[in-house]
Amino acid sequence: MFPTVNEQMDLIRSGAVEIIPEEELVKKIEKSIKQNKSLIIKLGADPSRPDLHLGHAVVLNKLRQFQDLGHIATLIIGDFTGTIGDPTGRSKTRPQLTLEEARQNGESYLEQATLVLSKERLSVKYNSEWLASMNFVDVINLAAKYTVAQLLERDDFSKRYKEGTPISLHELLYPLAQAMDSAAIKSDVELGGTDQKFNLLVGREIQRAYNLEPQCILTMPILEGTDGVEKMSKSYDNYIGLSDVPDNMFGKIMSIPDNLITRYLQYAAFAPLEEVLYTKKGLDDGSLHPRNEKVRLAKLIVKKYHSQEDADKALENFEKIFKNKELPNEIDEFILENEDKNMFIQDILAKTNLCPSKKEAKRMIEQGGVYIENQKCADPFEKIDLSDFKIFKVGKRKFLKIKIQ
RNA sequence: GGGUAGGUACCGAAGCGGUUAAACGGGACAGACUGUAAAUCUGUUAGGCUACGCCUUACGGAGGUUCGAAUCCUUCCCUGCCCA
Repeated sequence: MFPTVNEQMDLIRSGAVEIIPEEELVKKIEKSIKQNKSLIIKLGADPSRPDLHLGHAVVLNKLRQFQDLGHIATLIIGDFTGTIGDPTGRSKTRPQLTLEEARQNGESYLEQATLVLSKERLSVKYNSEWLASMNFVDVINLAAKYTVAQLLERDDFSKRYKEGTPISLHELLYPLAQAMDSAAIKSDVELGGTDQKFNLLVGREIQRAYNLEPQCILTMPILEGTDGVEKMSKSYDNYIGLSDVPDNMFGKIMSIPDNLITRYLQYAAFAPLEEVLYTKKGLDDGSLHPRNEKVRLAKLIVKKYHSQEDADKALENFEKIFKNKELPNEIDEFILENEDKNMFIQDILAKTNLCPSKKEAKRMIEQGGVYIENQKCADPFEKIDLSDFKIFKVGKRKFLKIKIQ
């Protein structure tokens, strides 16, 4: 039924940063084979940010591997923790959600996650199920199981503490809430990025405190965003969304720095290790060209989340627009209704949302970033006949056919 | 409860009565270049106005002093640190 221990461990280890403790995981797997019982593999999902990107996919893919090995993936949607939000208001990355919103986001999360995960052997739980019913006594009891010193071991807590940046009390409780999830579902393994290591370890402690067998933890690397420096994250706006349209996904991948190619190949495209090493060697000794490798990478990833056809088309469009400076094959149409036929160009740009404001539109024109029917536009106050569709190009990659009716 | 330091644009951070829509850095955007939406270089980075000038908002909130305030005063809110 299950692959052998060694086969399982080989796959599990690949790409993982740490498995803590590895011997314990081996034992769990042995036991699982002997009893013919799947392990429960936990992954926490944060519903405050419903848009998944390639960074999330690193861990999701590892979870998928566990599924393929016959284990059960349990996705915990943090709907309850999402409602607590961040009362200091300092961080916009954690908006306060209602339970309703958190659930909706959870749905959307799930939809995207199943681009990577199999729908078989997938269990989804909302943590409000057990957290919402805890009363103050329960919380106190939970809190009593952990110390301040232990919590301050966490990097960002101790850093903020030393720097004197605020730490709200509830933030300290977050790791405990997350750990409760592990206790509630009796997880055998919890996955997360390396930045989650602390939280994952707290899960072990809390499970132990509730007389449960502690989970093993497995951490995956944090994927850098398109800037090549910061971790991929929506708040840095350096992310490649799993549901980005093919052209965008392709373009964004082409914009990563060259030195990130092999890393993306391994963690975003999940290419086999031999292929990764081969590419790395080729890039290092110059026998492979970075641009070509990036194109290959981009196609692989677009294919994974869309299709081969989309990948081919995306490449075609990319070459057209950026290499040959031509227009893309398909351009969206926009019909302005009941508008003055003598609008200034800057007004048209603002009206169609090609630019956020008229000022911005004016600037864009003055900087030479606006073309109409391949004709550079020099005057923001020019008037133009739009009784038929005309193709607007704004900046590097915004195209729109506009007509006034 | 007492003391003290702060809250500035997307972020970090200057300015401490007027040429300050606010230095500088990052980010973002545009242009040139290119192997790409890489790198590098240059520029732009509140909104509105048939406009190379005018108007409206903006320096935690609300008032006040002044011809004039992000800069001074009052008060409120928020945060750090120290003492209790």
